[in-house]
Amino acid sequence: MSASPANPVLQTLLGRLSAATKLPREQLSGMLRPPPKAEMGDYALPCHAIAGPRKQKPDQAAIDLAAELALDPHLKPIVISIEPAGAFLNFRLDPGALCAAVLPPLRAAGEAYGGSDEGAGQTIVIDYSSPNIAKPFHVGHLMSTVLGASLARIFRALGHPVVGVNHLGDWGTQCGYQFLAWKQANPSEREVQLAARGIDYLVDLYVEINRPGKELTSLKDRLLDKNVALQPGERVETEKRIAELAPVAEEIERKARELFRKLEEGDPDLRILWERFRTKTLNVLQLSYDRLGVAFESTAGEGFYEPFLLPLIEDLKQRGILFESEGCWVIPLSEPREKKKKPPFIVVKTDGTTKYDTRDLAAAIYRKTTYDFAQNLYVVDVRQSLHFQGLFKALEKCGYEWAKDCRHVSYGLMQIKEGDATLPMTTRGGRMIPLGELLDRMVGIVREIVNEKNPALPPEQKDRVAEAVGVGAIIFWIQARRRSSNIVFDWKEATNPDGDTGPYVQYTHARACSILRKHGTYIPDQPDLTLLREPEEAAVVKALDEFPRVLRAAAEGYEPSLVATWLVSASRSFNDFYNKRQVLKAESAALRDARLALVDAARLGIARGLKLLGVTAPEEM
RNA sequence: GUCCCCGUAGCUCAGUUGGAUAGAGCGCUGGUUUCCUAAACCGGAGGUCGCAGGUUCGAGUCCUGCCGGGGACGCCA
Repeated sequence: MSASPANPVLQTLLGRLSAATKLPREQLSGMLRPPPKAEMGDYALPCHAIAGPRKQKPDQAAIDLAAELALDPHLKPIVISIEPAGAFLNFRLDPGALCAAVLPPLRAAGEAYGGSDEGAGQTIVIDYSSPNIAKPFHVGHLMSTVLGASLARIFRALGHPVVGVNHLGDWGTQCGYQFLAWKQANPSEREVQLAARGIDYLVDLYVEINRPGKELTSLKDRLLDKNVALQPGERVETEKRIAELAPVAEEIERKARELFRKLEEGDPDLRILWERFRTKTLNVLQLSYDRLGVAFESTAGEGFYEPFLLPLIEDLKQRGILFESEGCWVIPLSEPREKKKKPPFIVVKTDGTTKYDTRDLAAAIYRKTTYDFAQNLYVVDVRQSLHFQGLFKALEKCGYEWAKDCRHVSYGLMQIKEGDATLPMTTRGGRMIPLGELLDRMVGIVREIVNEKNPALPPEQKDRVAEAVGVGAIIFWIQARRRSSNIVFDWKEATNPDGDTGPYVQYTHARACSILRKHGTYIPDQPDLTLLREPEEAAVVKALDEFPRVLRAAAEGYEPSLVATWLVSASRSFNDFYNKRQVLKAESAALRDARLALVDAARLGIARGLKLLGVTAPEEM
């Protein structure tokens, strides 16, 4: 998977280096890198590893190797200079040769640039987005949705069959609460409300039924929190309120659990109600998915696996994998001699119902048997890393050798900056911002920028641009840093048109498109690319040439941010070129044609990168 | 208490399997438009890479310890 593709010029260079040093091409390919400063050359080879076998000091090895390579006739047409610099050997490639080697295949590949079929036959299952049923789709689900969708596109670009699964949280005790609230509502009133307000009504019901429980927890927390100094009277009041609430909350919980148990047992009325809520939710979610450009191959949620649970539990019991512990049926995860005790994997709770652990176990097995995946990925935030460790360990204990192919692709938490405050987006406390609200607000801000920057654009096109840039800004922002870091979403920064942002890259793309549009007529298929000799031209070509390697690294590390980082640096190279060199008014028609080909390639490469991240690339903005 | 992640410029972050004098953007500041979109480009100021040891020709990168921030830790999902 790590065979890094290289252009013909680089291939030749690597081949000759391999012949001269007797080192394998792959090793040299890993060693060859851009020097710290562009003035030093295009590529640098550290000679420490080469010096050893030659029984030389690295500095001397660099000098000798330079002299040796200078005589190589194969290198003459493609290399301008080979200079030893201390322990390093710096190569300057012929810019024309480089451009002529890189641009034609890139333009021929077009939309498929950087891709391959190396993943053919290796199916990747990606579990992502996975919101809960009858709850609003909020910002917390955005990270998983955006990252998962990008990974799906990246793996597809490399030829992997991909199954994107939206593992809906549509099963569990929460369903019981939902049913209870519904049953307690006025029968005619609730139908009217559901028809009129849809999912919003379900959310209200859920919040209402949970109110006593929520209040109880927060009061208890307050009593226990050493940081909160309570007045003596306040303490008594709080305890009194807790005494009032406790029985109410317990009664609600008891009933809710009972209803969920009935659902699991197959109660037909509850199944119908469940299906109604589920469909209602999916329809609303689809609006958000459409805006984000996300589509799933499967929406098999937790409820989907219900029929598999009992047989699975029976099977595990028979095979002696399940043990009784504190009234639950569990898969123990600690080794007998281990001192540090890991919590077990709970398959059946004391009340006889299953947990999400049980459903995850069944889902993993289902995915293996149905899709025969090479990799099974879970794009879920970092707080669940222990859960997934447990899940994978449990699969191992069940004897599935493919447990090693399962991976938790975790990411940090997201917070939102509002003025001077930074709001956490945990379920408790922080207000959850509905996704639609976030997107609308961004689009609104961008719409004003469009008005200011490009007032001549027709109104309906302004709307399209605002949608593409506003939504794109959020999607790009999320993916512009490594997964592991906690993200602080800053409205001002994300919409700032200056900076390392989605709008910056989109603007670069629009500029490239603009040149081609102004040129109008066709771009010659085979311009003389050896005319491209300026450093700014070579810089753009080198950036474009890196893309295939970036794509592979992004797939291997499950790290779409590599694509985002690449986009920014490629855009910077292009903008530098744009500012310094004229295309349409180039010194000669032949040079103009060559530069047009360069612009065309840059346009394709940038659009390709943006598309992989789920960001649309408007041709005008 | 145990385990996981993070700590790089005032802020947000890059930094390739260890390689040359640690890089961007924002913000601050100076400049570039008779020229293809100035949502751009070029320059300046700004650093004890959390701290201390260790490994080696070489450490922001690997190891150990400590400090600081975040997260998780059996019947919620």
